Amino acid sequence: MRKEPRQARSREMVERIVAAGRQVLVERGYDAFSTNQVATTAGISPGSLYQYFPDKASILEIVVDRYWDEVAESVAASLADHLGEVGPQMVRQVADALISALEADRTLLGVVAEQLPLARSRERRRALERRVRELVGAYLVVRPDASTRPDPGVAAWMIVLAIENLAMRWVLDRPPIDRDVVIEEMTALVAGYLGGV
Amino acid sequence: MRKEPRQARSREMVERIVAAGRQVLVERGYDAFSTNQVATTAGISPGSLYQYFPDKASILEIVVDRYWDEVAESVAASLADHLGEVGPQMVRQVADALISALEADRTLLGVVAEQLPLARSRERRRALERRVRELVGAYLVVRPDASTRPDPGVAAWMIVLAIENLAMRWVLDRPPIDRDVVIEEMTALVAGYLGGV
DNA sequence: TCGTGACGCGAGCGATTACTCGCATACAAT
DNA sequence: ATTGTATGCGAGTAATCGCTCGCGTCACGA
Repeated sequence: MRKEPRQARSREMVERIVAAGRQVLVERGYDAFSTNQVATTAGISPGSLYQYFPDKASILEIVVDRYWDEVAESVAASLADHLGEVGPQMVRQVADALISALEADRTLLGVVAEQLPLARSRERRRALERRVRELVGAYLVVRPDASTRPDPGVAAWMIVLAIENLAMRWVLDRPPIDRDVVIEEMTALVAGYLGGV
Repeated sequence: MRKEPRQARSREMVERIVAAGRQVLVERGYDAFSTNQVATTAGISPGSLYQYFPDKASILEIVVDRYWDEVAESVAASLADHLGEVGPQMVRQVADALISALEADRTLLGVVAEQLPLARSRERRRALERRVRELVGAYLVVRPDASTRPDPGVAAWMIVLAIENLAMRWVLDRPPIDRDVVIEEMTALVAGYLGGV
């Protein structure tokens, strides 16, 4: 941030810019994400962008951060809500919540996951992964009977990265697999892994 | 390809260009992947690039295609080599091969996986995924006793995408997990999933 | 040996684009 | 009302970069 918006209209403009940034990404992709395009979409002048944002990347960053935060919040909430339930049922609920969160703005997910060249986006995504991983790890530590795996931290790492990719790819690629089926398979994957054979 | 190189020196130049492209990606990242930089690195003139390549993207494409082909070839070979072995042992071998293939040029993997904005790269990666997925799916069809999952195609999709992400992230992020351990956990993940509980 | 086309060069063109700057306007405090 | 400041404008700048084009050089076939 270059300057703090003091008056109401300027605070509103900052919001308009972020909303326009998101809109450009969704409707025209990252290639069209130029400062002039964002400004035009926001209905303001290019120069005005730089009143409150130091550069183009910082606008993008806010859009991406907010998006991943939405997803992380949704998953963390679902995890917290179903901590009491027995293993498989909990996995089902959380997987469902993750897929729903990713489906909420599938186009933006595609752009964020496949078009952005920024390392910044990866950083934020890893932050959310770490957050979820720690929740899962803590759960496994508290309930050792839920897992036969030797290291809870490793188990959490495995589960989170496996499920994350499966959910993202199912939402993005739309393979011919029913939503219920993929959730059931994810549940079986985690249950089988933790339960051993 | 714009023109077919006929003389020996021109065929050599094409190779020099591709090698330089790869080198630039590895040593300076995608941001530095400009036509002039590639030409300079290859020790040739910018204009000469366009004798045989229609545009910058086509150079990048060849570098990326070759890289993924190396990885796919390695995994497919390992799969073929260990088709006879019993479940867990086969998973171990293939996971090891995949990780080795990704470790072979970790820097390039990072650039290809995290910096390239081109959809083309994703296409190629999906082609390799499909190839491996079909091999796994065929194996599961031939040996129904190896799996308790209802749909072999779905099971193959799950396994390939889960393992792929775990291997890539382990190589790229270098989490504090031993190589042997992560392979063992991958084996347990697949075995548990296919074996049911 | 000679002629012809393949080859290679590199300055520079054209287009894009992130970002600036001087000025006009709206607002708030006194 | 007046003044100082925050806000907003948009034409313009500077730099980058993909790509071209005209020209010189080299290799090969006859």
